[in-house]
Amino acid sequence: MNAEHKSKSLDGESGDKTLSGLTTEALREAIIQGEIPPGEKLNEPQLAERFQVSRGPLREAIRRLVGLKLIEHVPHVGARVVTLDLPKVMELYEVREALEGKAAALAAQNMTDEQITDLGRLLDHHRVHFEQNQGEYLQEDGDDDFHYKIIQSCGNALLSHQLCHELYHLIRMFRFQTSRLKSRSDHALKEHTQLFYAIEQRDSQLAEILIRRHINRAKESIRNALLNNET
Amino acid sequence: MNAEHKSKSLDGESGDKTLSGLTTEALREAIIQGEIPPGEKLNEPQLAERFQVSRGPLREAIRRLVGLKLIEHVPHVGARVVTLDLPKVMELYEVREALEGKAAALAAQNMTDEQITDLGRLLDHHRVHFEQNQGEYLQEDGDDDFHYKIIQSCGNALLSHQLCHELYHLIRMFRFQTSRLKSRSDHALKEHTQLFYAIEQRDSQLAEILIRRHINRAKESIRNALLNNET
DNA sequence: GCCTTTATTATTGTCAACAATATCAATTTA
DNA sequence: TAAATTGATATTGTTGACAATAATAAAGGC
Repeated sequence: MNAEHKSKSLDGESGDKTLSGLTTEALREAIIQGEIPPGEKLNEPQLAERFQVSRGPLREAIRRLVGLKLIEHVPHVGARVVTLDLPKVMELYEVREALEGKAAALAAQNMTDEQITDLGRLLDHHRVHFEQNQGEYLQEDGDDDFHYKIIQSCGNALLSHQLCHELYHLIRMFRFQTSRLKSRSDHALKEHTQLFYAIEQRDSQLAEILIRRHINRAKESIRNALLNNET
Repeated sequence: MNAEHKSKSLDGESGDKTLSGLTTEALREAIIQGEIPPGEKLNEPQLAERFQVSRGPLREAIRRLVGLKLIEHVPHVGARVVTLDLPKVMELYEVREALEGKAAALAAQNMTDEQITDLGRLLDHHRVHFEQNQGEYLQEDGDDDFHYKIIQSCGNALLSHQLCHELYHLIRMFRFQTSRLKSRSDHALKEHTQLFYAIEQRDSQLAEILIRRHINRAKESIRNALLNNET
């Protein structure tokens, strides 16, 4: 087991020191960061050797990543890393819109005052970074991601799990392979600020509308960028 | 492998004749139908004997059902069937509301005329049953479930998968253990009819609103029923 | 009698070998 | 020469045994 833990463990399994658990994380990161490219067939003996485990825990890790939709498995044929083409990314953003809409609505109802203050502080931090770095939006992973913080505080564990443990890794994978795309820095900060005010005022309908528009705009921006890059 | 295939395979794995696949289905049904009760600790050697497979495929099946949220797994301790208490069911219905709202909106845009005609036929079938059976709503599983049919036709495969392959089994499990609760027969048929018209008219916003209200009412009805049954 | 510590047992996690299936390469046929 | 068939190889699926950990039972101390 020589794989290194490269990022914060975001999947609630940080206590899992079994080989299967550690292999799951290492394989997940290798996929997200493109070390194992999209579409690639997963060869069990090779991967087991790479991660220095036997095929048992490696198979368990693969099964677990099938559950996260990072891997597709065909009986008797084997497992393959998913490919995130434009149609799939569009689907992903549609699901995200629905779930994050609900999450924001619930967050506006359920977040504690302290959590809201924390969120405001994070937003301030992003604003300072934006101003000091020639308009570059600070896109952070995990605990310091604006969306993530809202989702984690929405008060619906199943919803948080769907977004943060199942879809989030797909989003990370997509971000990694499209890191050259310019993000909507100027708009993102404004929209996050609007959203923050809605949550602060406990206006759950407005919070839902705002975040859904925000994600829809991101979706359209991605669509345009990918279509333009294809021509 | 003596387990019998008791219901239509709803999870797109009907071609999976591996022991792991067959065990997954058998174990899933045993959980949904309460043969293995909520909260129960899963004992690998016993279950392997029960399903007449070795522990390997049984462990794979457990992992796969962890991905469907029917089982919770703790490293080194083991796996346990989830319990669906009131708070969790409420969470489940909130997630369902968000996803089915989006699915209905997409269905109103994307369903073919033929699919809409089929949906209307299913609704007629349910209406006839309602009238001939003293107001009892026909609650069917799988392909003949009204909601399921809309979701399957919404045109977003990821969304369909989330609802039909991940959350649907939890809902089935809940329905099974609460089968004595009276369903909202009279209202359900009316609301389904309203929803059908919205989709037929391609009014995606109305479709979303209607199905979200419908699911929210079901959620409140469940809350009341469970709270009354507790007193 | 209750609490703590130690020992035993059972279960979970892993490994390596064998069985089953798909894929690839070589040969044959049209 | 291309397509079909056959055989060999590699990979996936499964099994049973061993290792590691947790749970349970027994022993000791207050």
